[in-house]
Amino acid sequence: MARAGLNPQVVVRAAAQLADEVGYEKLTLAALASRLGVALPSLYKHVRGADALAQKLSALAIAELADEMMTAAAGRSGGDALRAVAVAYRSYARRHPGRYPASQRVPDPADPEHLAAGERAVGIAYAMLQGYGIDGDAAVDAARMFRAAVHGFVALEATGGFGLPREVDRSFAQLIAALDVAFRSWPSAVAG
Amino acid sequence: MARAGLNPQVVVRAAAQLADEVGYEKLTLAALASRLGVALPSLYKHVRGADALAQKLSALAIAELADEMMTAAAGRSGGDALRAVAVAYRSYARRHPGRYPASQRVPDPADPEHLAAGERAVGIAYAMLQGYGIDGDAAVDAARMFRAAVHGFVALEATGGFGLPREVDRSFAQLIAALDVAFRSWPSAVAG
DNA sequence: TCGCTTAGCTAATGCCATTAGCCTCCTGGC
DNA sequence: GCCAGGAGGCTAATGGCATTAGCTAAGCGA
Repeated sequence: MARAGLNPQVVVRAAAQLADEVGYEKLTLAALASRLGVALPSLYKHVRGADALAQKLSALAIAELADEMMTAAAGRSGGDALRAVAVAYRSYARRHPGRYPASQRVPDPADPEHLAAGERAVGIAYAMLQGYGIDGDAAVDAARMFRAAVHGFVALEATGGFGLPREVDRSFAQLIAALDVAFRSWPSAVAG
Repeated sequence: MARAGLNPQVVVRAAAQLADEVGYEKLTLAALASRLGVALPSLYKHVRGADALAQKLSALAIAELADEMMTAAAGRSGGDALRAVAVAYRSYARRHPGRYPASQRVPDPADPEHLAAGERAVGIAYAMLQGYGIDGDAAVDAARMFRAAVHGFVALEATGGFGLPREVDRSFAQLIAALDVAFRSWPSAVAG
């Protein structure tokens, strides 16, 4: 009965890796325990249960995603920043097909780090929009547009909602270009 | 042991209603059987299993959604059509919080009606874009942009990813306006 | 060194999906 | 009008997963 040396962090990281391998919906405590070489109930010494694990995984993923978005945005503004952040977002979703869906879970209000990571991601969008001269209420709308378009795209791509893979890159580039057009004329769009 | 009078259509319709009530992820054969007043295994006389039920539910939902989009688009073009179709799409997703996620499942290639319904929905988008003078490869990209933005928005809205409900209507109107701007200048966006 | 906390374990429970096999109702052909 | 068979119910059994309870041993600290 040698100790396996687990702790909450190790468990969550293993869950993230396993989710990326088998898919978020197939991430199961049983599979995770098997991967870690322990019996299933042993996991309860480190996480409260399946739901709590999903919550912690969400916090991990959104923090990673925010970090990569921030790195992409660094030193860029306007259309450059838009493109870099959007590409980084999609790249994360593609490299981490299990973590990404996890990140979309609504943050646990009782987890300050989770909330902070979420706000960090939103903050990057606001900063990016600032470069287009968009702020205040308009920035709320524009940030939601950005999130919706990019999340929608990667979600549809992940579920195979699109056709040939080759063309998807071009479509994403067009989406970025279209967002750029929309953001550059955002104030006039308000009148529409 | 009076016959319950079930058939595949009745079962799928009941599943749709139940999904809207309890949520797609909580739609379970056990709950459905209970709702229909039969024992769980009895459902297997009408559907092959949980996965097949999800598939049939997806076909039902995408057909309904396509119908509502088509009705909204009828007699409209350009920005009017865009707005009407987008509003109809979101309206369907909000009125049918269980059916809508089901509709996002990738169609069963062996189900011609399912495929047809999916293509009908995409066709509406193409027709709408025709009103902007967008066709060919550009229409593929623009249709994906439309789908991504609208799906992303309603998905984030459904999971509570946004803040106060009041402001969400305004954000959606802005999203439609932004799409209108993007589509009106789509050819120039290609260069970007 | 001794004791206590803690990280493992096994056992038991309950829910769900699925399959097998039975029984009865209804219908259709004679 | 009957009876044969298909179809639509059922119960029972199996297996996977999550969760809880309670036991045991490892390792740390006094």
